[in-house]
Amino acid sequence: MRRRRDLCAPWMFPDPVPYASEHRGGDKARRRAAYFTPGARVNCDPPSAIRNQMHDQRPPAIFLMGPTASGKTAFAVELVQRWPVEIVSVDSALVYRGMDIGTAKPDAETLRLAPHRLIDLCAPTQAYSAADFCRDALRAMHEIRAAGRIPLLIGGTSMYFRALQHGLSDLPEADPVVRNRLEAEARKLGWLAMHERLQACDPLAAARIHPNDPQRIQRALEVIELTGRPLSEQQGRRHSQFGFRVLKIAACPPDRAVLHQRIEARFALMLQAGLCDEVRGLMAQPGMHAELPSMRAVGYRQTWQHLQGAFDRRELFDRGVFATRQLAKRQITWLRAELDAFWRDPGDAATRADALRLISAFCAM
RNA sequence: GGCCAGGUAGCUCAGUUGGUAGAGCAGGGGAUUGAAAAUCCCCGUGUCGGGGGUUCGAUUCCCUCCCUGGCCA
Repeated sequence: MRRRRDLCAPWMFPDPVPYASEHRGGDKARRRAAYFTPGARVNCDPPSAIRNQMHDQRPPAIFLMGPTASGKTAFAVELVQRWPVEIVSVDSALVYRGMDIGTAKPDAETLRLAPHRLIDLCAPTQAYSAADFCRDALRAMHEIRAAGRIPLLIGGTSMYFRALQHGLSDLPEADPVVRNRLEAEARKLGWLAMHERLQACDPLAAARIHPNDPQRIQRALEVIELTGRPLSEQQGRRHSQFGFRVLKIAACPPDRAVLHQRIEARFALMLQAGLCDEVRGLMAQPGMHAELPSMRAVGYRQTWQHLQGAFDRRELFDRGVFATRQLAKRQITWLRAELDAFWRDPGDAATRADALRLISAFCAM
């Protein structure tokens, strides 16, 4: 099949990152090799991927997905100023009040220019979940839609994006009583024994969950206990109420070293801006402890350990940077699985401009 | 200048009673269904500081040179 790239010159630009749609159908290794390969052939004009949605009657929504420090926020501010879009944060750490410096939460001025929904939702002593997010995000999206605007979902928590778009299975929510009991049992018997127990009542789940993965073993046993049925049997069907057509932009610099550099510079700034003071303040709040989901967040966990004397400030810097890099790597792994995403680098003028063209074509339909 | 201790993976170090070496961290890849910034899985060839000697064979023993740290002058 002959490309139509000649017919759509405005869409052509020297992009080292191929469009996601063109490595559809290829084997995974080839697809992977295609990413970030300078000079990779572009065999598909990007707007066709958008034009294919022509008959999709659902209202539009934009996903701006990307690893930490990829330049999403600055880009989003630009988008808000150009189009009738409204931002919904997709970030499991920004939901916590009082966690500002270490989460790189947009500052007051940025929020004034570009208000974000779904930040500062709960106290750091509370837990927030993917299911909570789905509920809140869907409501926010419909409100935005009702106001005649287009929801712009921006963040790095890919599980939230996926849960939102594809839904979650109908499973019970976390039960602290059951979890505490399983935790206590595991302390006595060891997680290996817990995995064996799972093997006995749900072999399929046990096969998928590694014996060293306490979090998932615990969840599986919890669900089985709460429902009386195997987890594997209930996980098959996801139900989604997501009624939007989506443009996915994967915001990421093509060169990992660039991201690493930004991560390092930004963590240094966080320390300078008083990350330690922020964490000290959080530690002093009633009900806070190191095992809370909020305090396991990148940067906070390490700072907590540092403040307890586990290591000096120099090592805090190293560990913080390492943890952030590792987070970015995992975020990129999620992103690569989004085969219908358009990879663009907000830090690069040409690809940024092209992302704007994609969005404008998508919104115009 | 003399004495001592070191120089082994990007970093910190282990080790080989002589048969060319392995941990942690870092890094890379992957998984991911109510904790997800979480929780896991997989991936380790490097002139064993340079040169020479002994030896069938040296990263290991010997000599020498270079470098680093400490002590003495």
